Amino acid sequence: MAELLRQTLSEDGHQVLLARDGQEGFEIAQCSAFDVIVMDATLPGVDGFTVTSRLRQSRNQTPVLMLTARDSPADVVRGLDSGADDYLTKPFLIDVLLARLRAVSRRGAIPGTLRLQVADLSLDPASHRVCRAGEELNLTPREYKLLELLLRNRGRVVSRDTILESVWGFGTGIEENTLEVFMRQLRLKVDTREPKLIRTVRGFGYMLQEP
Amino acid sequence: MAELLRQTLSEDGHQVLLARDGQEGFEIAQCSAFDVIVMDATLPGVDGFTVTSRLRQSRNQTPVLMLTARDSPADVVRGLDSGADDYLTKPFLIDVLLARLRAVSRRGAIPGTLRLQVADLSLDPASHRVCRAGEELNLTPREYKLLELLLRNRGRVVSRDTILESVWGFGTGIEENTLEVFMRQLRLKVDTREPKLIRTVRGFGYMLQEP
DNA sequence: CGCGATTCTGAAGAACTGCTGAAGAGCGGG
DNA sequence: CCCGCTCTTCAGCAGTTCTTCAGAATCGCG
Repeated sequence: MAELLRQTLSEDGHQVLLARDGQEGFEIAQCSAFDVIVMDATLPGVDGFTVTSRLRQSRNQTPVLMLTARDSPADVVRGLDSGADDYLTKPFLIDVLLARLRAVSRRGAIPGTLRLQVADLSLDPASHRVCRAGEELNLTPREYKLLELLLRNRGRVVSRDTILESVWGFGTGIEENTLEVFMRQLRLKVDTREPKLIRTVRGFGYMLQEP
Repeated sequence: MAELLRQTLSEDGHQVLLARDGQEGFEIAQCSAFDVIVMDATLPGVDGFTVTSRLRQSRNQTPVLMLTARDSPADVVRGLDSGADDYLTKPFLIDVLLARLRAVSRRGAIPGTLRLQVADLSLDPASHRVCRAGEELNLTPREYKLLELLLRNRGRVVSRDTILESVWGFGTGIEENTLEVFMRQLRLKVDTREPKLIRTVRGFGYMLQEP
C-alpha cells in the first residue's frame, strides 16, 4: 500500500520519503522539512494519532493528512482532533487524494522556520539541531558553524579561504591544517553513512552536494 | 438545512451568519472576518465553487469547508481546487463536521498567545504567575524576566548576548558569569524535575524545549 | 612510474566554557 | 539600624573543545 502510494505520488511530481513505523515517521518528520505528511492510523509501534499529536506538541506545523481504513466517525474526530488537517478513508480515488493533498499543503507553509537540508541531512538554525537520517547529531560550535556554511552553499564549492574567514573570522593566524582536522571530525560525525555528501575539491575547497 | 446547521453550530458555541445565495455569501465574507466559511456547492445564483475561487482571487484567506450533496470525485476535486480547504458530503455526522471545522479553522487562527507554556511549565504574563506541574513557583524579578524571554522563544536558541541585552539592558557592564549563575538559580527552581526543559547550547546560549 | 603538492589521520597538550559554592554589596521594610 | 532578600562577583573545577604536530596516504602531472 505504502509502496503504491509512493509510486503514485512520485509520478505526480512529488518527492516522497517513506517511514516504516510510527517512531521512524516521527523522527524523520522532526528532522526534515516536508510540504505534507500522509499518515496511516494503524502503524506498527506508535499509532498515527499519537504520532500526530506528538508532532503538534513539539510545535511541528507540517500539514498532516490521515489516510486509513478506520472510517468510524469516532476515528475521524479523533484523527482531526489529534492535529491532523484532513482525514481520508480507504477506499479512495487517487484524484481525490491528490486534490486533498493540494488543499492541505496550500495552507501549510509555516513562515519563518527555514531549514537547511541536503538529502537526509538537515540543520535547523533556530534550534541548532542537526539530523542525519532522522538521528540527531551532537556538534561542537565550530563544527556546527562549518556545516552551516557548507549547507548554505550546498551545490557550490566553498574555498578554503572563505571557510577560514567565515568560521574563524578574519586574520586569525590559523593553520590550514586545522580546517582539515575539523573537516575530518565533521565527516566522522555527519558523513559516515552512504551516500557521502561532503566532497573535497582538491586545490580549492569543499562542497556539500546531493548524491 | 441551512437553518438546522445554524442551530447546531450555535449550540456548539459558534456565532453564525447565514447567507441565502452565492452573491450574498461573497459580499458578507468580503466584509467581515470569520473563523471559517461553510459553503454549499449548489447555491441559487452563483454556485459555491465560483464563490470560493472568487474569494481566493480577491485574496480572502478565510478557511472554506464545502458541504454539499454533490459527492462525485470530480466535484470533490473541483471544490478543493477552487480553493476550499475541506470537502464534506451529505449525509454526514454532526460530530465529524464539527471536528473538520476545528481542523480547518485551526490553521487560520491568529496565534494570540495569552499564556506561555512548554510541557508542564506555564507562565502567565498578566499575573506574573509561574507554575511547574501545577505547583506555583516564586521567582525573583530577574529570574522571571529570564524565564519569560526563554519561553517567548521556546524551541529556538537564545544567544547569550540577546539574553544579556534583553534581561539586563544594553551596555551594562555585566559579567557573562552572572548569566550563568542566574541560569543555575532558575534551573534549581524550575527545572529540578524530569524532563529537563532548559537546554544549554554550548558556545551560543540557552533554549527551552519540549521533551 | 615517480615526484611534489595536497590532503588525511591519530594523538596529545593547551585553551576554553559553563557549572558550582560561597561571599560580599545593595536595598527596602520593620 | 538590622534583617532578609536579591543581585553580582569571584575562584576553582571538570569536562569539552580547539589547535598543533608529525607521519601516512592520495592525487595530479610530466
